[in-house]
Amino acid sequence: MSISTEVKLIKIEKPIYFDLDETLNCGQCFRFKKYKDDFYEGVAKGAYLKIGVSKDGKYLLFEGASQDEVENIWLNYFALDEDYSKIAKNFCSVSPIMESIVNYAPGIRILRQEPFEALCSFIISQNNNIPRISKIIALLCERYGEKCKNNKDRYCFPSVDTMASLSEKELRDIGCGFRDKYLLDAAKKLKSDEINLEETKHMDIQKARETLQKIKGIGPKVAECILLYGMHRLECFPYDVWIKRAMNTLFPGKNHSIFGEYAGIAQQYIYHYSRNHPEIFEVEI
DNA sequence: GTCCAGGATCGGA
DNA sequence: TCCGATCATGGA
Repeated sequence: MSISTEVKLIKIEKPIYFDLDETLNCGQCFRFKKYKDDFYEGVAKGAYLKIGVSKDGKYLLFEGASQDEVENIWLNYFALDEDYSKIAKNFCSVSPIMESIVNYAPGIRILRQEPFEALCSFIISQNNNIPRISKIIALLCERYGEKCKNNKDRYCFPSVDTMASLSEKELRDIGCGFRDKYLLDAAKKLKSDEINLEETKHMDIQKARETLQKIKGIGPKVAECILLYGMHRLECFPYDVWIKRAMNTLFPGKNHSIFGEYAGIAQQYIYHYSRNHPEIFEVEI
């Protein structure tokens, strides 16, 4: 009698406006890594997942996930329930430049990440680079996260209570530098319910921004990232150095209001395009 | 050795 | 209110 090694795959029809590489490598998340055979692996909401695309490009393949997890976690996480075709086309009508920006990576989607993980991730992101942000978060999870329910070799992002119990030294030891105090301040304010992320998620947007900025280490840009990536407030438009340069260069005299209620999605197209076309910012002499 | 990284904070003008 | 120095850390 042999043990079955058959891998269970769940297939879902892949929308046209969705691409794994573009979505997972556009700077919005830090925990999905390329796995062998062109699959990505990652963890969210307590569950581990390997995800890839069929060779004909027609199907998304969910490996290591139950039907229940796909329906209740992953379709939501990858925002596969949203219709991006209309949104993307509207952006294309803004200007020819915007059309080429969207067409460079039309498969980007804004993920629905967990609020606390997004909050910590973007506190860690300040004055930092993406490979190092990813490394710090990976160590946080390995050392202080619970094991995934469906994979005992992978770890969830730490809970608020666990984060609040850590010492500055423990956080320094995983490389988070001066941000240790910021993470502890955040965990403390959430644990005491001085700030409630579920309430913040549904607040008036300006009130939500102000609430998040009560936490040390969260300024305007980080708050905007938390709202966009962790609370799915798609009108939020984080202004980092790349976006500032891109707006000045490509949309002079304009601001993000030209992109309407889904400006945050436009921001992601622009950010990704700018990172991969730095030559557009070279000064002509 | 210097510079930079999906910034925010602090003190002094 | 605004501006510059400073904050850990590692890779280029």
